[in-house]
Amino acid sequence: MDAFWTKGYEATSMSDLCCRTGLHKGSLYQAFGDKHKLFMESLHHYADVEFGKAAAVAYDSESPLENIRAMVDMIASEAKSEKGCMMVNTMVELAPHDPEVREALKTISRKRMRFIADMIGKAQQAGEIRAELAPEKLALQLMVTLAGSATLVKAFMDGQPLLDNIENLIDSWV
Amino acid sequence: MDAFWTKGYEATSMSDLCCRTGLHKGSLYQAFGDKHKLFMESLHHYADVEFGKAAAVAYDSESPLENIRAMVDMIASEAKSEKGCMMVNTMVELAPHDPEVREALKTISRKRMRFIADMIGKAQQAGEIRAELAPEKLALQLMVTLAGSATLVKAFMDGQPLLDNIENLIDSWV
DNA sequence: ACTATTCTTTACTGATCGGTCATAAATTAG
DNA sequence: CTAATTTATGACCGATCAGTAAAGAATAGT
Repeated sequence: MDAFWTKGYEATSMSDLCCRTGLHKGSLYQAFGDKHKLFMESLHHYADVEFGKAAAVAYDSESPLENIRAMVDMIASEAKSEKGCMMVNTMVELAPHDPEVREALKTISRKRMRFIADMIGKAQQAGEIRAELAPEKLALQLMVTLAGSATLVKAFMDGQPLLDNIENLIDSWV
Repeated sequence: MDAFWTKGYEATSMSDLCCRTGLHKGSLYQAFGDKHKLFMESLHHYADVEFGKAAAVAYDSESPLENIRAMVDMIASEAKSEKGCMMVNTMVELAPHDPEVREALKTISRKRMRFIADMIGKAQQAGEIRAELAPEKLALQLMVTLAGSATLVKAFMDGQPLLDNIENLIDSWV
């Protein structure tokens, strides 16, 4: 998974995957079928792990808003390395030309967005976020900002201004 | 250029480039040296054209804010196709592993960000954007949002909600 | 202990990759 | 019109690609 995450699909060869996994070529093919299936497996694994980590911190505090902040910090700190976010990387590299990948990304992203919108709704009920803002719109705003941050951090921005920008966004909701 | 834009660097073969350009293999190599140099040339060409188009609409109106909206609409409409934005695509695919590309992207992005910040500053002087917001921060916010939009549009979002989101962002500045 | 079966390893395939180079065509010079 | 020089062409190169299949090692069944 790490190889795909770091280098992307096309740039990762089966030899790379053998080195990373320690397994030999035949074993990989016997276990996964082909490169594409192995990639799909990796993508789903990544999504599950990341969603799990995000959900794990999302109930730490009594305050829904604090939970949102914790979750966003978690995601942002994951994505602030040069590896970025594997979902974002895959959207850019494969989604336009690979229907199976696009469907998977759509499903995963919608799930994550529902989760965020739900948390925002709770924060509104708790009076921590202004109630006149639609949770779905704020969730989209957050997803866009996270995706953009994961992109820009790779090329020309320090992580800190991007993190500040995310904080500012959430602050603007209260 | 179009091939790199659509498919990315690794997924575009020299044969593809021959088909697209009509030129034959040897001619391409004689003219550009190698694939990487040809890509750099394409990237700079893309950046020049896009910046030119953005700058062209940036003085259409008397109102700086209207000019910002026009420019953003222009960028967003370019990037709302499945091709996305070539700069964003390149940041994701190549920037982490290719110092030359990263430097080029950094230079181009900073230039664009200075341009946007400058426009925001003018809009503030004209009283169209709240003056207490730092132009550089707003410019970053906009770049992040544009980059995120160009990513998400490829995988799971219709273009319209993303365009609305961008409009909302600018509205929040006034 | 012996056979049957599963898993592991690696040599191999055809295709395609980026890149080169000798030749052919075209252009220019005299 | 011919010779020299530039430009266009595609056959060709070694390397590497994703993927296969046969041989070898380990495990399980009886």
